Amino acid sequence: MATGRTDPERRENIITSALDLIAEEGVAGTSHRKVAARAGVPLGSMTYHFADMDELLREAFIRFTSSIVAVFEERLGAATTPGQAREAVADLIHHLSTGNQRELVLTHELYTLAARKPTYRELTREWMRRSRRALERHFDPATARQLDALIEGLSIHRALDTEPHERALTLEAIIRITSTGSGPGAQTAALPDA
Amino acid sequence: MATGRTDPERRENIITSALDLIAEEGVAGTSHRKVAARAGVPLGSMTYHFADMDELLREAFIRFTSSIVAVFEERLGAATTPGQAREAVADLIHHLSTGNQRELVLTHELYTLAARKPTYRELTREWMRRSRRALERHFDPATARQLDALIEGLSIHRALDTEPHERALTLEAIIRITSTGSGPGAQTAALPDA
DNA sequence: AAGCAGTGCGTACGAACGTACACTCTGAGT
DNA sequence: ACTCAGAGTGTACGTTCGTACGCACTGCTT
Repeated sequence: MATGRTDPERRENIITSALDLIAEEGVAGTSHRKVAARAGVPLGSMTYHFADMDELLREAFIRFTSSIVAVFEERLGAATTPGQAREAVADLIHHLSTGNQRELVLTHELYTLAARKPTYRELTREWMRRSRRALERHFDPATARQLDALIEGLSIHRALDTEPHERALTLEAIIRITSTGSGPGAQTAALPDA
Repeated sequence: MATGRTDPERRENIITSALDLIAEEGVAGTSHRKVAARAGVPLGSMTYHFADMDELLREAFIRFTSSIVAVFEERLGAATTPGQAREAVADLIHHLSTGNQRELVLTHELYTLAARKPTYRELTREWMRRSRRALERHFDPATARQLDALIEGLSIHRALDTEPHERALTLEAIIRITSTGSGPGAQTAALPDA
């Protein structure tokens, strides 16, 4: 047992390159050969470091979700009042749906995998769980759940829109969903015509 | 100019088979050969009826979005009061996120394509536009926009959850997002600590 | 100095793909 | 009866892919 030629960063480099490639060309356009070329490693390295393509993809998406959750927790952790928390959520939505949209693209790629393969579905659930936990620092569980879904929908739709909505509208939606009204269920009964 | 062998349903059959295959194996797992086999047509038929793979996919997704919008419009069209409209929205969300989840899977596949190719992005925008128009029969444009995003997020998250939330929670979220409060923007200014 | 264990790589194989294209066959026109 | 335009198909080509596997090379042990 001995080595020295082993480059401990090589594996990490491959994962980074894989994630970049997925963002650019999608999972469908990602192959061992392309990742290897981008990472500057020989093709043989791929199967040496990763049992198969799936392991590489999994590791790449694990890294991706971790980084997203980290931002999420950091921004929400910095907020100390409900108002600040709402502002932080608006920031997160606009951060996700503006610019190069790398995060959005990768999210869709992951969801597409999750829709079919249990492994990725579990990964996505864990992501959702951690997001909600971060939101529960400021809101009750039911509200956190609804808010998390709203963040998802607003991010996706804003990214797709030709005229992305303004921050004011985002904030308005956040305020509405976090307004608990007269208690859980009470509003339902109070509806005039339901 | 003459024929008789021409089967006018053949093209439609191919599209149907393609959509089924995409739902089962994803765009990545869809090939001319597999679609042909499923539709019971020779491989040569594929390039005869469709210029290339992309045209087939596009047609398949056009059909898909049309069918979704149709359900959307039908259910919302049947509602006559805001309360009924809210109920209809809850139904739509639960319809989408329960059962075989074929619609969800196809939606993700489409979004993934849309994230990278303008053609599909436009298709998705058109879908969004029509959904909002249907919602605007019952809600003001800003609310319709927010509600549309909420539907998206709730459907996705509900489908992913190990314990999908109850209808009551869905309805609660819908009620919150459609409660316009004291006028647009007013709530923002009235926030205690923002 | 010689051996050796094990890391890391080059290459080649078989499968699957999209697509081009030469062809067959039909039935209307004469 | 014969022709022929064009609808529809079978096949083959070139490319790309994942992965298996034999080999080279390194640096420790003796």
